[in-house]
Amino acid sequence: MVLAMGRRSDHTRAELEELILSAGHALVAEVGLGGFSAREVARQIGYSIGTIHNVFGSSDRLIAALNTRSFVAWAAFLREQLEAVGDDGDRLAALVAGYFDFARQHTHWWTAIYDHRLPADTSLSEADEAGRGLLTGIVVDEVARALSRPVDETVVTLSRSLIATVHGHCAFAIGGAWALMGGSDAEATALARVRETLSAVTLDTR
Amino acid sequence: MVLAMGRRSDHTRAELEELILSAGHALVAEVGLGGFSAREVARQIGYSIGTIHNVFGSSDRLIAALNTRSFVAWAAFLREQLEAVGDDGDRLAALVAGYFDFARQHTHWWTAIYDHRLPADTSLSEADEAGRGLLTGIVVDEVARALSRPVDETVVTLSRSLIATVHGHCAFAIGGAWALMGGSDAEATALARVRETLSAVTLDTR
DNA sequence: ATCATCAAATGAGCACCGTTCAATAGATTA
DNA sequence: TAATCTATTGAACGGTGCTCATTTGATGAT
Repeated sequence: MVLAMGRRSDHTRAELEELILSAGHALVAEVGLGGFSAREVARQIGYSIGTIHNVFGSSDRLIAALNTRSFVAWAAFLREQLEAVGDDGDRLAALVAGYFDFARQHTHWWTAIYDHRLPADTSLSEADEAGRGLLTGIVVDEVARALSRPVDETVVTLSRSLIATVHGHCAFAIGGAWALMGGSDAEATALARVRETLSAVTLDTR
Repeated sequence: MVLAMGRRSDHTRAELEELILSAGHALVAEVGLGGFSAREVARQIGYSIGTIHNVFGSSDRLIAALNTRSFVAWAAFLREQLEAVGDDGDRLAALVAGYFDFARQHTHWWTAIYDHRLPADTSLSEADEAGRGLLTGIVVDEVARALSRPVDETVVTLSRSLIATVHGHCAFAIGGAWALMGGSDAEATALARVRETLSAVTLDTR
């Protein structure tokens, strides 16, 4: 039997990782997490299933890496939106719009992030954690700016909660629960909640 | 070949449905949506795979029915919590605690609700929609009560947003994102947001 | 230049999954 | 009792993720 091919070195390890991530990210965008298959990724890049496992360890870890890639793209998208409105624009509205727009434009990427659960015995790699922190950082900076305050514990605590609030509205909007409950504009409602909270804090600490 | 057994009528159709739902719900509780298998449900109730498909049409529709069952249990749980605090207790706190407690005590049921996506060509049955509406109804009533107002469009709109807010905080808490961002008590934060919003509305319409 | 060593890549094999559908046998009706 | 009906079956099919003995290209030593 002539079965194994041994090391080919068509690509370096780093190139191979990028190849897999790139093809995998495109596949998630196309078919969503439900239709995702590590085998299909292997097929598309012309490597075998075994190679995917060699490089990423498991399908779950590959998906985690793909979701981190989505987070990074999302953070970049938010930065662009903020850049576009400029220093005097409505930066909070841009931030909320950026959250929703990313979810609407890249629904499969977005739902994959929140639908995927790592097995209990697995945890995020440091690279994954770092990538996912970018988004939080952007929001923290904007909240500090909106409150004319330095980035302190209060601002971080508040940002966390505001992200959760916007996320809840966005998750319901994308998942259909918002419409099921008879709602129309989830984004506007989310923005109203954000303004409300920030103005409550402003009153509080004045 | 001696293969098929034909109709046995050990159970009526309704009994069979209940048998499948009951075993399926227990299986989801045990292994989560990721480990769920319609074949395993069939095995546990002593019927064949084919029967599950005869009764529910597809694995996705079975899961939708199981999630509806979770919603109904959740609504009952909330009612108990409200009953327990009584008319003069902190009913809003009970509601938020009930939301979080259900998710914490029945994590697999809770995550299954939000992780599952019906295929694009399938939609919820009317029974499913009704079951899921129970929870909204409970919150609407409590919000009206908190504001000393009748149940009108304003109250419904507000309730929708408050559910989304609490959901966002709970989703992050259960999913680990809250801790990843350095947060500690998501429930307390969610309750603070709810109080804030309700007091803003009270000021507004006075 | 040759050889031994090493590790990257393979893919058949395994145990599972959901879905389909012809065959069957128990219940019902004639 | 016989004919009909239909609930139930489970093999078959095409997929999945994961494992690991095997192979072979590249590397380092002689």
